[in-house]
Amino acid sequence: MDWVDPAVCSLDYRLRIIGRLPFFKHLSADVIAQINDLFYDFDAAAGERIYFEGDEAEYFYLVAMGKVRLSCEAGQGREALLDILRNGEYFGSFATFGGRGYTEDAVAHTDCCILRISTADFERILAEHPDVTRKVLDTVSQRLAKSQEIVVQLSAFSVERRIASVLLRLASKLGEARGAGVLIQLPFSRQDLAAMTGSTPETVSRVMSRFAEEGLIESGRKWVTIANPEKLERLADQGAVN
Amino acid sequence: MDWVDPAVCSLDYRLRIIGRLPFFKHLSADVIAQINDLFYDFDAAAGERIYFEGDEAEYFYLVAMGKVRLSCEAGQGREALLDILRNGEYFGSFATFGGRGYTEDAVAHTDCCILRISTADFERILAEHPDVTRKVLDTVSQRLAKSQEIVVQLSAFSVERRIASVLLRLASKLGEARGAGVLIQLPFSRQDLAAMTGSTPETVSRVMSRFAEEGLIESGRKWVTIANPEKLERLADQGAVN
DNA sequence: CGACTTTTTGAGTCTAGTCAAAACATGTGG
DNA sequence: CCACATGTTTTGACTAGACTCAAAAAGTCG
Repeated sequence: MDWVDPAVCSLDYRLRIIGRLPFFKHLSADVIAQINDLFYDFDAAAGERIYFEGDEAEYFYLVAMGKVRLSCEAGQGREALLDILRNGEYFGSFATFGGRGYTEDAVAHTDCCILRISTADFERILAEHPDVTRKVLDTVSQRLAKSQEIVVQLSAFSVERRIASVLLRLASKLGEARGAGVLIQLPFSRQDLAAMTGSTPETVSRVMSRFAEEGLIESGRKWVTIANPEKLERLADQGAVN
Repeated sequence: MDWVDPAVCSLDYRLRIIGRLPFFKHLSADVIAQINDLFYDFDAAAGERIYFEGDEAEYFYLVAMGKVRLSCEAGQGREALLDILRNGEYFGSFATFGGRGYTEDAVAHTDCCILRISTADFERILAEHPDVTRKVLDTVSQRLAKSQEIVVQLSAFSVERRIASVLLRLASKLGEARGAGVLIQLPFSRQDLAAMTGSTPETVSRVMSRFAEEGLIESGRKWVTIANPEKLERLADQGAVN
């Protein structure tokens, strides 16, 4: 595949990506190099499936380049979009650790370059480096905390508040400062935002138009800028701009 | 406090509860005994607060006797009920591992006897026993998987399906076989069920009356029997009994 | 410039929430 | 043991927020 710059998955780049993982970054360069040897890289075109929910969890993955969607089929044509991972983030089911198959679908959201390590090799690393296990535990715990936060929002917030929260979450994760505001520039359709908030594209569009009228955001086809983060934050936290 | 049978937190009972934890049960009796020395027990009357969301996470807890509610304040008088733990279950923030404070409120749901270990001591155990760390990772991963499942349900299921799912979840966790069905016998108000499903007591009542009419369940003040688990399961999975 | 996709807008409907009252339990003290 | 006070559950009527379906508008790309 020639759409990925070959430099992207160069040894150097791989070492950098792997060495920056929160649970590896304390390791020495040569240990990182050993670990690197256990990773294989492959490309995935936008829309390509990496694995399905329920498949036996054979690999642990690492996004080297591009964006990966984690989602769940929810029946009746509905999909819940759990997260969109970028560059340097990892996936492939920590659920492995719980013993069962993958707990979500993973799909390349853009053209991607992905690193992968077998569950067995990863287990071996954990067994040899207790400190790594300890740090993996931290990151999984953090994900659990985030997931619970989303549970709370979905069970008690209005669509408006949920959309405000998602925009803020995306901004803090993927945003670039732009004057007073924050720009989120990504292939995010209204459809995607709907699947992240448990809503519909039409409702997302309406709510975002309202936000735009109130000067909270500006938005276009595949981008959003949060013009007034403070106000939006108040809306997300209290359900009113007051 | 005299409402708890003193035998309950006897040394013997403590050792049994601690020794049955998924991440300790492989340890030898004398290691368990050492660990036991690090736990302190205390009683909590129904309704008593164990900790608040955001408090600095100083302890890891273990339910010896009784039931503990984990919930989050969601603003505007709403509460999200994350889980009700029983006998042998643990809480007190794995979020510790992520570094921050408790991520939810913990309240005694019935009169309880609770064991507690300081975060520092628990960390010491993890440092000394890598195999324990590994197993804790498993259990946290499993919780993450469950939490994600709930996210999916909240974002894409109707109230009816959510209530069906919660009843089944409670049944598999707390139910006792009763003829063809399963009896859930607990101080669960409609209010609680509403807080677990992101709904309201009135709606829960209406939906459950409908379930009862259709012969799926029978229910009374503080109990529910699932008369027809298969049908209820179909409803939860596909959104229709058909 | 067209063909296509995504977004917006509009109208109508329905699910689930709100508010209020009645029915039902449960526990207490006379 | 009954009457009453309290709390929970059910029912009813009404409302509103969000969904559905449909069409128009606005970008995007070859």
